[in-house]
Amino acid sequence: MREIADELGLSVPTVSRALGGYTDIAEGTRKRVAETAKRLGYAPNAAGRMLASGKSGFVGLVLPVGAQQFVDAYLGAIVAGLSEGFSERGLDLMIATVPATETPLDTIRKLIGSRRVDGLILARIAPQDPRIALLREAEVPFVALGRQLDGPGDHSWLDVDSGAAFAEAVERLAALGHRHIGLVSITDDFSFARHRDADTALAAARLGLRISRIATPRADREARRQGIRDLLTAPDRPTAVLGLVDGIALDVLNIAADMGLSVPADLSVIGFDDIAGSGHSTPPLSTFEPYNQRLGRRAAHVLADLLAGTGKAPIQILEKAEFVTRGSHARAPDTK
Amino acid sequence: MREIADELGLSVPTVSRALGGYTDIAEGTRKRVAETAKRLGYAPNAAGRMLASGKSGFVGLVLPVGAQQFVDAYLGAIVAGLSEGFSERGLDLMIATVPATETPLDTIRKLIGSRRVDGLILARIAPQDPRIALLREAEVPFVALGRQLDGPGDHSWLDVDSGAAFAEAVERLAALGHRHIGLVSITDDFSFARHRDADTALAAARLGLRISRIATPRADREARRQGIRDLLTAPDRPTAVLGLVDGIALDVLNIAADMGLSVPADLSVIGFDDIAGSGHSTPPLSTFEPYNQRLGRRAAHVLADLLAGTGKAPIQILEKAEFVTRGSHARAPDTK
DNA sequence: GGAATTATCTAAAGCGCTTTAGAAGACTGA
DNA sequence: TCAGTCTTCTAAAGCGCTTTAGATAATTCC
Repeated sequence: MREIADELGLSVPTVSRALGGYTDIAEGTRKRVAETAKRLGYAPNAAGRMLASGKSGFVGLVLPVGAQQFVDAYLGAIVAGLSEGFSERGLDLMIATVPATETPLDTIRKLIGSRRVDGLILARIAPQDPRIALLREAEVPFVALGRQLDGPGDHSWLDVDSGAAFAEAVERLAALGHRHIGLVSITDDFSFARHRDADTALAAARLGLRISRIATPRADREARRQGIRDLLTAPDRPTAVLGLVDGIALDVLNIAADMGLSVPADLSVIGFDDIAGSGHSTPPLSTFEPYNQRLGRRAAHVLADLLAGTGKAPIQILEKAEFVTRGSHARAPDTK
Repeated sequence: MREIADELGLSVPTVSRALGGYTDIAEGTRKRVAETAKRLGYAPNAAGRMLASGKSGFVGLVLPVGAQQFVDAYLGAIVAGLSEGFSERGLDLMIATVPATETPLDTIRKLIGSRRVDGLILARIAPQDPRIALLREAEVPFVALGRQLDGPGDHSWLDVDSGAAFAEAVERLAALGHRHIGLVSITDDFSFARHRDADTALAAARLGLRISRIATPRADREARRQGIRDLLTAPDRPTAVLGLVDGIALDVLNIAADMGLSVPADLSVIGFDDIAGSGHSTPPLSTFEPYNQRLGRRAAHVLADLLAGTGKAPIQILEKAEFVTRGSHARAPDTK
């Protein structure tokens, strides 16, 4: 910056103000400064700027690394949306990973303690998420992607109402004559799983259907596949199965094929997420599209508003997932 | 930091040196400082530290976002390894995304211009990668994951010798009596694809086998599937198919099943990467395990050495991928 | 025509830390 | 005992930027 100032015979603060777009700089001067900056390939030193302004221009997303977690269609879509939304608002997204020696809480504490980020996005909210408590206490702006179980709270969050989607799936299946529906869930402590479990049960109760729910740890694919096999070999097996996510629904499809069950004639299968592979399975999977990328982009804007000091009241947005009709669900077999 | 100094009646520099582990601080003082720091929940301000020391403590990985790219088993494993390796060396991994309005080169320029990162990891090297040229000129330490096509260059890189793996696959298939092998490749401009193409062709020529290669854009799954269908319906179809990556090999498995071809009796299929799903396909996919996480960890150490000023000569490491024998390959059908 | 106003710039301070140079006190050795 | 030597600390400077207060010159107003 001094280089620019010397070159043009100006003072450093003048250059700073010119680049900052302040009003008390003559238009001509601004132009010359901007031009010189470009010519010299000037990029403001982040540390200097941070130190003086107290802002880093960065927004953090903390990712527990375990390849398992990282490789994930949901997070992929969310990150794409966040990146898009933040760049529209002049912020940069920084994805920090949690080393094996730390907990996510440690990493968040370090990140905000060292002022490396101005705000945070929280993904995969747990029913009682300690990260929310931490950030509220530290008074760091954040936006949660997902709800806690004990009410909306008074922080900003965005979520997809996947419970409603599962209720809709139950209704659709009921309308097609299904009376007994399987639900393949996970035991892990994620809010979304509990919402889907609960709303599925509620809808089934309302319509007088029977639900057979199985749940296994998210990462233990073999246990889950065995559970699905057991579910489908039971004498009174369900005529339709809901997969908590598409990955699970695709497993169901796969296992059904192995067992000689024809989908959708013998068994209906519905998933959730509309991941890349869902349209290409045999048969193509009927599922729900949650528009996660759009959700990420909106979350970015909400956080940007928070950081800009606009929008004081917490923003809480619940979006609807849309049903994607494909070939994996049909009338119940005995009602043909 | 001033707070700590006041609390203990010391000066700020003393506290800094105590926390920095310098030798000219009495052991007792160091202990008291460390303890007070912990008690007050002190985390050094990153900006202050960066400004004074000129080091950010961050290492960057630039990710083009397009959900497509982000969600990827290879990058997942690499990131996990990098994160592990860097945290062992006291560095933090920062993953920056490239907004849709910028090119990766722009993002890299901003990152290094603003001194936000001390060094960079480059993944998915192109045959003539402009990022390498940029970083070499800017004299920013970096480590490439992958080689360029025109020789080893004089920068540090790590790579898996996947060409050798494909040659090995050809040899294994030749030994099983296969004379005609399909290769499903991609048209995209990645070095690894060209290495695999070339070494497959070389091995086949050496052993007198015939190769039928098809290639489609990486992201266009439908075109690829159609290509595979055409390959397998040709009157003189290959008796074995190599998938450039497991995802492609799984597609081959899937399409073969659709067409009523029995794997491995009628058709052998071999992939590369050993992604999570490979062990659970029908039949389980024979493939190569490249140990990408380990590679990422090593790359992190190489870059850490570079940053520490240790290791001056470029480090260039070529690792071997190991064949994983599973159920998708067998003797050629007419040699039973 | 002189005071008040406006437009445009500069000087100085300071953000939180590290580093270099040096001071103070305690110790050593002849 | 006193110069020399450690050991352990502090003072001061400075990293690159932003911000506040103020200076200068040009303009306007009565």
